[in-house]
Amino acid sequence: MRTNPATASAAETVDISKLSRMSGVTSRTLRHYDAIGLLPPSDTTPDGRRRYGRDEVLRLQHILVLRELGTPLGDIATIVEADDPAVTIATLRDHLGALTAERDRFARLAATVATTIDSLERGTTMTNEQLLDGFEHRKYEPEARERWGDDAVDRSNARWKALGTEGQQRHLDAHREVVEALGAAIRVGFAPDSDEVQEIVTKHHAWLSLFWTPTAETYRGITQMYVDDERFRRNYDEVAPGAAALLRDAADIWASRHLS
Amino acid sequence: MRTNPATASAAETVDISKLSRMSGVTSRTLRHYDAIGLLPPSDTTPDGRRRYGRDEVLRLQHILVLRELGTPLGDIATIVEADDPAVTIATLRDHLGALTAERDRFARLAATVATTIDSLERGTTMTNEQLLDGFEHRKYEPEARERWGDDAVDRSNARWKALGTEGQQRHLDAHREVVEALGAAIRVGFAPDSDEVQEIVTKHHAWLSLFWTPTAETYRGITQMYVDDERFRRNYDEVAPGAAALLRDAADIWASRHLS
DNA sequence: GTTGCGCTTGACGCTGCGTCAACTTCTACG
DNA sequence: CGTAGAAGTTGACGCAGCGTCAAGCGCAAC
Repeated sequence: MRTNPATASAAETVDISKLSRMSGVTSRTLRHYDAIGLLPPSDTTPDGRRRYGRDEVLRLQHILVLRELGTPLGDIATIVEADDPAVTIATLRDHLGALTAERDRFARLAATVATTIDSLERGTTMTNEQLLDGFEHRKYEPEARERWGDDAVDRSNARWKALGTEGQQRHLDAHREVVEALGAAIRVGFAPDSDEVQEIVTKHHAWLSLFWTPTAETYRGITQMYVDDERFRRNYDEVAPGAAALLRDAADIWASRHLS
Repeated sequence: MRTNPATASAAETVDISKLSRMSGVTSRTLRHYDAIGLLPPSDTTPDGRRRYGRDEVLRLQHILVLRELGTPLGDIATIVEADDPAVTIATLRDHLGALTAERDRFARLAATVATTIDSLERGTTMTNEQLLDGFEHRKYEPEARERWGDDAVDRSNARWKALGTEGQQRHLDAHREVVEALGAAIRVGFAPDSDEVQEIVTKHHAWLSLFWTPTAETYRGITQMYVDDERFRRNYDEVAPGAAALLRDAADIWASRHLS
């Protein structure tokens, strides 16, 4: 046909770099697959070079299809060894749960990180007009210094300034998400110790933690202040009456569980 | 202030198991964080036991918030060392790209695996009424034997039988997805070598590979047959005229790129 | 002869800890 | 007061899937 008999065996096999180029995997990967017994070469030349025949190419195709699905190499070995659809099915089913869990996990992480970044970074193109709205900062500095000491206030201030005026605005927006969630929780009637509300507190604490890490004591203190201080309370209760109190109660429980 | 001088250092510090319980991470993890310099204890007792003070608890809170976001420990170290919002933002931005990519990857994998499993496994509750529709199998066995040899046909048959009649039906359904995608590609006017169509071929090949691994030669052969043989062609062209030809042309290109 | 490409076999690195193993120290109990 | 048990300590290996040197060999072109 296209190969003469004398060179047939050579023509029918490919070397590692050819197979690498054909398949798109590195030669290192092919050696690895040899090392773990997943894909031994069909033959080796006298000087030790790997030669892969047609069967090996097919086997590699099969391996790569499964690898594309995220199947661990050990499972792939099971499947291609067994060469049995029932085994394939069972193995894939096991694997699907892990895949969807990972997908959901990364989706949540990406959403959270995006929100966080957004609140920190997007603001650099905005005006500082509305800095007086929402969760203002410098306004309450004197009280804060009394409550939590100069050190904490100074560090918090430094971070705050580093944000730029617009970044600060975005930070306020992120906070608003928490407030909205609190309002929704009130309307639905969730209790402070419900999973839903505790989840909101987790977000509130995480949000706060990116700039200033509260202790159990100071976290309880600041949420209590949200209730006591009219200027803060408005920011919460304007969404739903009792939001500040709900946050305080929930934060108290949350702090016991996570900060003490 | 609130602690007497004599017991201040002891009262203000916690041991590793206490911190472990407080934070929810294992003591091994805390030792690891010490080992890599991420969270050294504030002090060690004369007999070498780790003691963590208030600052370390706060630092751990910060670390865990970031770890929840999936941030690598190295990046976390950068952030908590710098203690600078600008660094936090830049690091998180870098990380977001990786997170969304991972999310998308797992989403695609999960969808593909789900479809695959579905086509293989869900069918065990169905009738075999419609076995004559779609992509039938045994019907073309004589030709297949001629074209690709008895071995391949026997192995393929074995796998096919192992599916059960209903599993077979589901396999046909999975194939229909490919056909629909081909029809859509035709209506939009994609070329055989376009990324979109090549992607469809990738799926078609993967679908085929789970039961029978084609070579470049046989893959070209079978897609050519989809065009030549009226009984096969109908399955493709009923969705959109020219679908079988498009698949053949695209598969030819695909085979050159991936199978030769 | 020598240069250089492409192959070979080790062997370590990476991520984030889990999991022994061997040992010390503190506390409780009889 | 001796001893067992709980809890701490420091190594050190294991894991998944290769990437990445490092050192060396064979073969072909100049």
